Amino acid sequence: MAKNIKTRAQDYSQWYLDVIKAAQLADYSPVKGCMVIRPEGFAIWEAIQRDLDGRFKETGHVNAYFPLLIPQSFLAKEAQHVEGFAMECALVTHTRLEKNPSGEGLRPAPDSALEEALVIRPTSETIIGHMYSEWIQSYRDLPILINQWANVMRWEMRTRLFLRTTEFLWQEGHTAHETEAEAQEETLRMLDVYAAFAEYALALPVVKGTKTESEKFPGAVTTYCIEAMMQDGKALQAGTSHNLGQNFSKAFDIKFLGRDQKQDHVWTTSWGVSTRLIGAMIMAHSDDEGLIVPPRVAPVVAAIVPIFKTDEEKAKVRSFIEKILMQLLGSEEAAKPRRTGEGIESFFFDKTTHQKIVVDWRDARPGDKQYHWEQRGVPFRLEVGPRDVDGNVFVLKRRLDRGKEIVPVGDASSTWLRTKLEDVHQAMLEKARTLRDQMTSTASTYDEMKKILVEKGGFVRCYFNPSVANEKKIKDETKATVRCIPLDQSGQAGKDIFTGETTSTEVLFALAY
RNA sequence: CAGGGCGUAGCUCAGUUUGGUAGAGCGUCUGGUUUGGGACCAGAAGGUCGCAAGUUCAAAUCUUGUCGCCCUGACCA
Repeated sequence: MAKNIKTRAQDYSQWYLDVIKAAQLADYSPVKGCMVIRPEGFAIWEAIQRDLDGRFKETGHVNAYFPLLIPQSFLAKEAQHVEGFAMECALVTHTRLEKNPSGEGLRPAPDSALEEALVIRPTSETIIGHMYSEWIQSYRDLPILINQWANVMRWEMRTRLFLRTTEFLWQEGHTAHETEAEAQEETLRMLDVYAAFAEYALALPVVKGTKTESEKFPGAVTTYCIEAMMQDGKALQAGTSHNLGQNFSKAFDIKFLGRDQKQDHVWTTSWGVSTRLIGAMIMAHSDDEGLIVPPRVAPVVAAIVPIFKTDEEKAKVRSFIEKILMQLLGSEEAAKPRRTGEGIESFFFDKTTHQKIVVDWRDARPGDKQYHWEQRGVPFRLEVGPRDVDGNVFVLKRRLDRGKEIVPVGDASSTWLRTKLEDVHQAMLEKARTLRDQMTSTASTYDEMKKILVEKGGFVRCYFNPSVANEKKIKDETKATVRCIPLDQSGQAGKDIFTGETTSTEVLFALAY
């Protein structure tokens, strides 16, 4: 058993932090609430970016970049928006430091105070809205379909690695359309992109739905979301897509001349996912031994661990491994190992995804190496020792179920490994689906729901006609919130769990991250 | 912001109740034996006990102040 990781049963929260630490995904920064994303973690983010970015471009979007700093006054232009974000904005107020009169340390130079403070973006609707108002004149300029990969800052009271940090990385898509219907179509299209991506890349099944009035994005007409279920029975919002209506176009005066020769405000959307996805991935899949990375975003798909005692054995094992590499990678790639640290050789298994196979030649004991790659969640380990060379086989160890099998060396090929990775992906998706389904209950009374929330957790599906007041009462009593109104509705009527009145709206309640 | 915990070697922590030479394990370095799931033996290096003030012959330990971090909650992607 892993000696540096608490078990999920012992302390789920500590387990989560231990897994991140053991896999070296992230570290705390000297600034409270901020996170250093280490190479192992960032490589996963890059894989997420690569896949998603392709999907954005596939659906006609282009990337651009808008600045970090936003005039403070911009935030105030949309009433709901300022309400939602004012409490967590970091401000830039000076442009220069100078020596303290006391001689010790520095202070903001008083004469460098900005006339208007600048907000470090918590999200970019305002500045992008401002630019769109300059760029859009006519229906011929529409739609505008822009995405940006950026960092944002929200001064949250309490932070948690990947799930909620003061600064985080994300992508935010911002589109402007001629008609309400087009904007709605775009909002749903991107929700679908997110849901498909979550399943395809992260093996994360999600529930698509809309947010209630009290949970929606400040400034949105409708917020759609994908909700995922974690192993401890808590829900996690994994992505959002907002139909912003004309709220921002009116606030920022984004007008165009329509086909009817009349001025009208554009219809906008925005949508985003963040590094929180890495948190979702960890909590959905990993086990008490550490991280488990879904194959399609795994920076390293297989680690080869040589086993030898003497120099002769090492030479023998090495040439055998070279043979395996030739079969897995082709002769060209197998001939150019890259050094990635003390004694670790790396090769591209897939040049388009930058996924690697590594050979761990470090001067360490085999057991240490096994734990090393296991805790980093690498899908497969290939163990190659003198006995295997003699038998013309190698030992394949699966991270997901920690099982192993003896593989005849002739079987190894690029296709063979791809199939293996695909199997793991399917198994992970299936496992996560089973968990989600098993953690989804239905309740017909409030008492029943409370019982489920306390004893089992997970999603509770029930009839409920959302209202800000009643949601608050339920939250105060149970800590549970309406995660979403699933798009998938039965259409039948039932008794509202809270008021007893008849309603046809079914919702999912859950405790959430 | 409230509640709880913590700050001592690179890391994890003991020592603080009852003041008296700065400790352990892990890691690191040296040598040797080892190596198919976290090795063993021998030796060595390594600390302004978060910071500041106070009490005292004497402070990691007591007092006051202060800074910071983690966990739980309110707030939120």
